[in-house]
Amino acid sequence: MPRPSTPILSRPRIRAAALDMIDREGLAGLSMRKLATTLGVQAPSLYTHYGTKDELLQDIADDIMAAVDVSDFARDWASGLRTWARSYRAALAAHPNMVPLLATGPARRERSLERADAVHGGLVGAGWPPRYATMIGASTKYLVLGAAISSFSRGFEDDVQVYVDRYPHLGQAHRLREHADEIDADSFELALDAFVHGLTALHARMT
Amino acid sequence: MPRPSTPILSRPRIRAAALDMIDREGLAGLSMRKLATTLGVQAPSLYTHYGTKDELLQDIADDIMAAVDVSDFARDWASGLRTWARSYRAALAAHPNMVPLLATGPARRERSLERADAVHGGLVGAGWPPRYATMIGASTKYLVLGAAISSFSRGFEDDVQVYVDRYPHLGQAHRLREHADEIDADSFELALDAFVHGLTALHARMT
DNA sequence: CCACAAACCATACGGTGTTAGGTTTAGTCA
DNA sequence: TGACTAAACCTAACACCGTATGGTTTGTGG
Repeated sequence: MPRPSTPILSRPRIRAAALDMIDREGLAGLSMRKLATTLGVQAPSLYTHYGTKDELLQDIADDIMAAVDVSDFARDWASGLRTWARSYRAALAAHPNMVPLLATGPARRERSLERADAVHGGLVGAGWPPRYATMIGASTKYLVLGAAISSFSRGFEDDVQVYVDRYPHLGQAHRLREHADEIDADSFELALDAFVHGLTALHARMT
Repeated sequence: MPRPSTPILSRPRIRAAALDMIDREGLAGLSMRKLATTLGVQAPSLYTHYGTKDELLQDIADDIMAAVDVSDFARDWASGLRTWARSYRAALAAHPNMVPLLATGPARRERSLERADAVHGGLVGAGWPPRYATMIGASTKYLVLGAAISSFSRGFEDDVQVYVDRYPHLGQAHRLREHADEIDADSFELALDAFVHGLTALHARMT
């Protein structure tokens, strides 16, 4: 069946199917052959649309990162930082299996630089020295990526019960799993809050 | 050459060679066959000593994490937190290519729980409510992992020059690369400082 | 001294991403 | 309208991967 009347594949359709497969079966669960099969096609056909598996993955990463919101830097730097961090985290949390790739990868140039520029500009515009703006941007990213990757790599504490009496301070650890998402969210908010508070104090000292 | 007089392989020797290969060629650059070749052996022979590639990697991860220092919680919670965070980060920075695995993986039970217990116990002992101790531990880990994985995934801003005039606030970005390590270190210190400061204020408010 | 277990080997299975080259169809331009 | 090109699929195959199987030799404990 070479060259069908109406095309079976398209980049968006491939992306959607791939992301769906990743969400359901994990990053390692995506193979070009399996993906092709779910699309009713043979594996090499995919290479008509994407030159490489990695190119496909980066494109998906771009899609996900599009939800990150840097608009609040127009208000004030602290709001901007909070909104950026939260929407960033939310974007990652929406597709946990993509987090290792999103955290690791170079991120695509165009959009990602646009955002970096907005963050940096917002901070500098609020009176932060450029060097600090850079560091604050980096630090915030650390927090978001760390939070995302930590919650991604959870799911090993199933049998913590065993260690309860050996490690007394972890006695409640077996409850962690049930409330994991909640604790993650709260921890992130605590960290963000403490961080922004610390920065606010520093900002006051500097101006 | 079956069964040599003196064994060629041993778990430590395999680990050392594997880590070396990872350090030099990246995580994806390690294959059982290549590893075997550098050890002067055929690939399946490795399976006499390690049942699985993953088992080998986890063992290497354990080695690396052994350098993390939680002893300063004996002094006070803030010192403990700082020393923990710094030594943790240093351990990851020593083997950047292992970071994705270290950040993602479950970490081995025994040692890792020991450390978690020390952290949690140190914080609770200093008057933090258990719930906060959990969140602070988690947040600190976020910061460390985020910092490690961010600096790992650098090395894409080679051609940022192109965007200089399009994104005015990033005009200095091309200098980022030269000072990348320094900026990373400073950003981490800034974040840790702001975070601990914020926590100290909270701690004062709570007691 | 003999049996057994340990440590190596060669071979092979099922998977991966990807390339090469073929075939049919859709769209373009004379 | 008809020829040509380029796009979108195909089959086959390459070079890798982790690992299972089963064989052979050698050191070691009874």
